[in-house]
Amino acid sequence: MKTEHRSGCPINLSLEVFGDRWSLIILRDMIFGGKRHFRELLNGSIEGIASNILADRLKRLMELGMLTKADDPSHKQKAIYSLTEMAITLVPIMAHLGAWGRVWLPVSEELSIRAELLEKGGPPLWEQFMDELRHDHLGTPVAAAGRPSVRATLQAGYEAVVARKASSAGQAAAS
Amino acid sequence: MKTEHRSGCPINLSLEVFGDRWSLIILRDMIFGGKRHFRELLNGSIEGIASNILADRLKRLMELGMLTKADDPSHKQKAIYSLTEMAITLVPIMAHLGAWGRVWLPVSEELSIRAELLEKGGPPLWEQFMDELRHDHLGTPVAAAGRPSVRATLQAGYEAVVARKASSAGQAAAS
DNA sequence: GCAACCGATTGCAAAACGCAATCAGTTTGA
DNA sequence: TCAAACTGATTGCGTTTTGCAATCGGTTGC
Repeated sequence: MKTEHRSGCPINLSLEVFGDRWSLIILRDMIFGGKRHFRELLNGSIEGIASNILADRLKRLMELGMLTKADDPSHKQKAIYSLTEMAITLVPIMAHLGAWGRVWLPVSEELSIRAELLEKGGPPLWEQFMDELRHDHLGTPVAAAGRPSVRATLQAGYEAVVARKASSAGQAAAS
Repeated sequence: MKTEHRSGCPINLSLEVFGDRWSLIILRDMIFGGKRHFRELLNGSIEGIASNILADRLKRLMELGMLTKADDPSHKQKAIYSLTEMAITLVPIMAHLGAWGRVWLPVSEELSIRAELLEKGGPPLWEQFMDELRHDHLGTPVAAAGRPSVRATLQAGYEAVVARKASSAGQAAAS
């Protein structure tokens, strides 16, 4: 574990945790994509991470206290990666980052719909989502009280965009 | 200019902008430290950036639209770097990043007092600070209406911590 | 049994990084 | 006037990180 820091500045220390090209991508896929296994992360992310980089980052994120690893009871070889509270509290930062990117960068519609919904939901939605993550990753009991899960809402929004795009593409092809 | 992106995901695109060890540090020093010149950034940051890396990142941040460069009228050789609106709107992200780091990482008191004040001030303080930055970097007229500047508040907070630390260190030495 | 899948590991080339020295032009101060 | 200090960089060079492809031993489903 690296214990030497460039400085005690909070922003610098945060950068030392996820100031690289892949760590936050992995956390994004775990948080918003529900990925828990090595292969899911390897094949599931659009950006195409290499397996050695993924293994290195998972190890590093565990050393930093952002992830934990456990055996999957259903498969002797499978490992389940879980978010810690430290990682779950990144949700507001992810939301802001997504909102900023939507304004200033050439985002694609399909991939930014989740960021848009997260932005519109605001802090109350983030809190509910973090509770759902705590339930899934930490085993915390959650009082979701009949509300539709944020995960389902985000997923439905994504599928709506994809369906609309497919529809308009079909129209374009038919004309 | 790099025009090839790994994906159109807002978080990924944001990472492509400042997902490295130095870009955000430079922006931090410009935003919170008021650094505008090459040498200020080179010698002023605690982390100690190398001059070739600094030159490369300044160039890159300009290409990305985060910074602009202008001649300093007072010195034929001096260049003044300015934040664009794109960079100024990073303030809320910086605030969240600092707040997260204060909770989870081994921050030092002197260097995190600004993050703490920013966190306590909340979005209204961030907005005022962004207005001050717009005034300084974009020439926008600002209606600060007698309020003390956020920059002054942050600076005063920092000096108070340093003074208190020096005092207790003196007491320790005298005992 | 055997193909597909599991979480990695290894080898290797390319790119990025970090450091120190250096550059030419500008300003400062004695 | 003239040297020293300072301006924003640039170059060379060795180390580290990255990205890609192939591979590993073990497990599971059929």
